[in-house]
Amino acid sequence: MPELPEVQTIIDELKIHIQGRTIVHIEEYRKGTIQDSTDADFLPFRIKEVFRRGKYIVFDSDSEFMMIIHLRMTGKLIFNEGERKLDHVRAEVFFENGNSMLFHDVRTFGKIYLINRRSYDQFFSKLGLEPLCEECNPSYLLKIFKGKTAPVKNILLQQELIAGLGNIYVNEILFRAKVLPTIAGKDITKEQSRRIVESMRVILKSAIENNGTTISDYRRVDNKTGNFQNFLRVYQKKECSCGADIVRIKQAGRSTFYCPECQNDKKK
DNA sequence: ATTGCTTCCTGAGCGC
DNA sequence: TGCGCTCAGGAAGCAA
Repeated sequence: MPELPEVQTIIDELKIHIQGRTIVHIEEYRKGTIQDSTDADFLPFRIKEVFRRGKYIVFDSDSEFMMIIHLRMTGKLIFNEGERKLDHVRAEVFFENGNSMLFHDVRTFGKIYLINRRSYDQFFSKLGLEPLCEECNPSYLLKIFKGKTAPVKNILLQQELIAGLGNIYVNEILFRAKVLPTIAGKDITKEQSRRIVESMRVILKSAIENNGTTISDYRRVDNKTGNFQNFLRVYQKKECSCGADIVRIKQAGRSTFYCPECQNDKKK
């Protein structure tokens, strides 16, 4: 499941393949994969730049159009298919040099959006701060936690507040910050929110350096795996390094893992 | 306004 | 071998 570090890794590798390429045709193999809100033919589409916003991959062109991809749970981008034809290819983007990029997605939640540049701001209007930006600091967190009865974990997962965190990294961030995921937002202290920000930055940067976390579905471009799974401390773990059993619960429909010893301020 | 549940989807893993 | 069940979860939509 690609979160910010995985999407960033994919973008860095994408650049090698699409630098200077022009899209001449897009084929949709599964209805609903492509959401086209443009009012004209956007082809040919010369790719000028690729960048990340939250978990979205944005392809900018030198025309009035943009292409945006969200991989959701199981989306992958593949340039070299290899010998055997793949199942679950939902769309294919063809370039002027005869090459193509496959959009592969088993669970079909992923989408390719085609938009006019003038609706860019509107497209991302509900997206929160980038977690690695200057403004995403302890006082911003205190502001979004204020008055909330929802648990801190659920708040950190809300893309309209902070854009890019998913289940794996929120679990890991709260472990490193020594904060219980079940604490209500309103009860998070200044000190705890300082630790959450520090952990968020350290963990995301380290995960990017390690090309993301490959647990089950996430793959880099061309199916390569990431390495950050080797550094996970609580996600899908049974025992903490302190010796305590990791507790597993469900929050907002997703698995939460935490260490009841290390993440409990009141103990010790 | 906030919160929490349901939905979309399919393959993997498990018990029998 | 195969059936039925549960689980994985990002984000939209909806109900309370």
